[in-house]
Amino acid sequence: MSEGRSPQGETLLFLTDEQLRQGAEAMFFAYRGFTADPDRILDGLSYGRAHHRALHFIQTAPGTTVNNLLTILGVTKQSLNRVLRTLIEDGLVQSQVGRTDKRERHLYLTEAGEALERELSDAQRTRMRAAFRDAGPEAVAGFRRVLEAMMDPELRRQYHKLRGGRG
Amino acid sequence: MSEGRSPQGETLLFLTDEQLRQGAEAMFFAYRGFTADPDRILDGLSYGRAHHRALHFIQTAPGTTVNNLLTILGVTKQSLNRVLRTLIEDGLVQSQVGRTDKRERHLYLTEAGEALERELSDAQRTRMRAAFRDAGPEAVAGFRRVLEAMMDPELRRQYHKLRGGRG
DNA sequence: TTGGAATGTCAACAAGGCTGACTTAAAATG
DNA sequence: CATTTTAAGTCAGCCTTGTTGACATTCCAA
Repeated sequence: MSEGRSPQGETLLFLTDEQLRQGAEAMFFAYRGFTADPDRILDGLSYGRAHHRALHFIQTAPGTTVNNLLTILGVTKQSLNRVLRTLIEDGLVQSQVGRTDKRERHLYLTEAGEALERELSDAQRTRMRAAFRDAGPEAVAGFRRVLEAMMDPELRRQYHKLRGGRG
Repeated sequence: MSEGRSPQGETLLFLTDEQLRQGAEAMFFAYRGFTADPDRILDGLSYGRAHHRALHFIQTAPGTTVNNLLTILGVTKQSLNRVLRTLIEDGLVQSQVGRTDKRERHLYLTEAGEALERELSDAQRTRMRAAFRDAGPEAVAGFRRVLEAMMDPELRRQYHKLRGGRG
């Protein structure tokens, strides 16, 4: 992993401050790459990264309520509402009053919404697919293990909930 | 990796759209965790994440020029200048005219700057250390391999340049 | 029937990106 | 030496996306 040698030997080498600093920088640079492709598409439209996130999670969990989405995205309802309003106005998202609880709004993508979400996700996935292929299956497993361990417990719960039954 | 089975078998399973979507969500949630702890500290002060990034990379590459830092951070000089000005005014960063090229300004952390940088980095590293320990050395290696593959080539170059000679 | 939850909306504000225009100083180049 | 280019800084204005606070509406549930 490195030519350096800690007193504890190989086992703990990856926990030195320098290694952790390197990990932090890798996160920073990789996240830039992670968002670069969809951002480029959104630049042309009148949307931003916040719109992408909303579309993504509505696609992942169709019928989710506004409150649910707030928790997942970690923003205030005012922030989300601004984004959601334009998406609904533009016919990309459909808001449906709940049958059992009429206070709730269930969110769905329209066909146009699905089309844009697919375009954005495809751009993002193309890069991830290449990265996963380059790194190999075992690296990908490690990648996910570390990312999961880095999440806040509450967010980790959300993450697993999203993937329930599918992952 | 999953109970699902693709026609190609185990080898390509991690490249299905669903797996890639899961990877994207892991990135999103993990990045939230990654920034949460320093953000909490910065909330109290009159600084933001942009200040943290500047402090971090000046600490990583002391004496770096403004232009260098611009490239690494990927922002405009106007954006960076706003952040840098307050850090210099507050005595956290020192700007030194270059000896060979007097147009350049070389940036260094003062003692106070190093102290704040350490506080922020420590908070961030605590979480990463725990995550790395939980996931294990092989997972960490995979984590880094995938992140690196996800970077833009230009940023990957920057990333390696930062780590040059230090592992 | 009343309290509280879910949603939506208005207004104001801040951080941190951006562009464009311009200055200064110094280096590089013809 | 004159000119052009480069590095840095600054001013003004704009956008996105986050924040609070206040308030209205609707409706479930005790």
